Amino acid sequence: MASVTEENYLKALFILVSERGMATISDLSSLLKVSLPTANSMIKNLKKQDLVNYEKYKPLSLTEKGKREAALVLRKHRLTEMFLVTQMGFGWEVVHEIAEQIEHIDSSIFFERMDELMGHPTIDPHGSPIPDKDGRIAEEVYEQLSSCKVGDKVRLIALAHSAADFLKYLNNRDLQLGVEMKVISVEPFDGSMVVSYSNHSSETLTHPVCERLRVELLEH
Amino acid sequence: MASVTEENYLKALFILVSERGMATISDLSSLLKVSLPTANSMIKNLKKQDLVNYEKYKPLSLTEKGKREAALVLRKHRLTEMFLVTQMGFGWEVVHEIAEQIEHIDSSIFFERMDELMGHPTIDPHGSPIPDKDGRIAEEVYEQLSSCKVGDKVRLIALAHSAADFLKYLNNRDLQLGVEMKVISVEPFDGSMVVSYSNHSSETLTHPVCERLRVELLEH
DNA sequence: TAATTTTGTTAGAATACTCTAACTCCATAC
DNA sequence: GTATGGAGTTAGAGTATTCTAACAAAATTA
Ligand SMILES: [Mn+2]
Ligand SMILES: [Mn+2]
Ligand SMILES: [Mn+2]
Ligand SMILES: [Mn+2]
Repeated sequence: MASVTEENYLKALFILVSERGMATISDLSSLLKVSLPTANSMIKNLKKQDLVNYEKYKPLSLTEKGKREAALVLRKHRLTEMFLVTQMGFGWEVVHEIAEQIEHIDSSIFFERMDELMGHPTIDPHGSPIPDKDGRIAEEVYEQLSSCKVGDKVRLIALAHSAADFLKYLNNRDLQLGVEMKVISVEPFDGSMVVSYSNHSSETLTHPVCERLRVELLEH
Repeated sequence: MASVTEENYLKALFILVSERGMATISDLSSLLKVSLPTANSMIKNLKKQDLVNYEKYKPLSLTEKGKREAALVLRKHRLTEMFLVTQMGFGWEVVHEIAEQIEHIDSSIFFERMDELMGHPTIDPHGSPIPDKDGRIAEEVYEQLSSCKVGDKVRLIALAHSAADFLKYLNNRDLQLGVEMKVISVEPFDGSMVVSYSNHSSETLTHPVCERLRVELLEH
C-alpha cells in the first residue's frame, strides 16, 4: 500500500494531468511544496513501483495502476468533502483541508458507509466528479464563465479551484453551485464581467474569477 | 505538535498508567508492537520534550504536559468512536480500528463539530469516559462483574477492553451497555458465572469475560 | 547561433522511526 | 549471597522523506 506521501504525489499528478494534459517534476514540486530534488527522487521511487511513467527530462504520466491508485485517493477526498458538507454541516471553504488528511485513512468500510449515507453522490461540494469504486471518473467538459458572451444565461455547476479564499469570495457574493446567472456585460480590456443572479442584479467579477467558474449554457 | 507515532506512544502510556497504575518500557513495547529498543529510544525523545518522566531503569510516567497531550488524543479517539456508532451506524466492534487512525487528524473544528452533533457525549461506545477539551477525564470507578455475588442485580456500564473478538462475543449474546443482569450462580473452581438478562434466562460467562465487564450494582 | 533562464539531476547529508545483536542491570529464586 | 532470567540499554544500521549545493540539460530569449 502506498504511503501518505506517495498517495499525495499520485493524487497531485492525477489532478495536474487532468487539468493541464501533462505534468512535470517542477509542477509537482511547487504544488506539493517540496524541493525539486525531493520530487525527483519520489518520482524515481514511484517509477520503480510501476505507478508512473518516467524518462529523464521527459514529462510525467501515471501508469494504469498509478491512475487507479490516484483515483481511489481522489474518491476518498471528494467523498469526505461531500460528507463534511452534507452530513456534518461544514461550509465548502473549510472541507478541503480536512479531506486532505482523511483521504489517507485506510478503511474501506468507512468510505463505503459515507457513500451509502449520502446516496452515492457523483460530485463533491465544488462540483468536481467523484471517481467510482473502480477508479473510473467522469470527464469534466464544462465551459468557463469567462468564455461566455453578453446575454448568455448559464448555470454555475463547478469550480476550477477550491482554495478557501476563493470560496469565501463566492460566499460573500451568495454564489453557490446551481445559481443561474446572466451575462450583462464584458469588459474587453481586462476580461471582467458584470453578471446578474438571484438577488444580485449587478455584480462585477474579475477575469481570474470568471475563469474559475464552470458553467452550463442555458440560453444565448 | 506531536507526530502520529508520538501521539500513539503518549496515548498508550496514558492508558497503561490509568489501567495498571504504572507502565514500563516493555509494556509499551508489547502494546505498540515495537521492539524494546524502539520504545526505549522513543521514550528518550519524549523525555527531551518534557512529555514523560523517565530515569534509566525506572518506571515511566507522563508529565502534566504529556498527560494533557495524551488525553486530547484519547478525546479524539473516543469522540470518533461515538460518532461512528451514533452518526454513521457502525457496530461497536469495528470502530476502534478506524478511530485509531482518525484520532491523528489535526483539525479542531472537525472534532468540535462531532462533539456538537452528538450533544457533547461523556462516554464512548464501550463505556469509557471521553476527556473534555482541557484534557480532564472522569475517574473510572466501576466494579467488575467477576467480583459480584450470587443474587446481585447489576447494570452493564462499560467494558475493560474493546478488541473486536470480545465485542463480537458480546454481540452474539445480545450483551449491550445498559443491560440489567442478575447473577444466578458462580462456579468457585474457574470463576465462571451464570447470569440472566433480557431474553436470556441463563447464559454462562467465563472468568476472563466477567473480569472485562464493568457493572454498576443495583441490588444485592 | 549564442546567451540566459528554467528545469532536471546527482551527490551528500539530516531527521524520524525502526530493527537486530550484544551487553548490562536488577529482582528473585535457590 | 550468588546464579539466572527478564527488562533495559547501547551500538550500529536500514528505510523513508526531506533538504542544500553543485552541476547538466533543455527551453527560451536575444
Ligand atoms: Mn478538495
Ligand atoms: Mn493528503
Ligand atoms: Mn478504542
Ligand atoms: Mn492511533
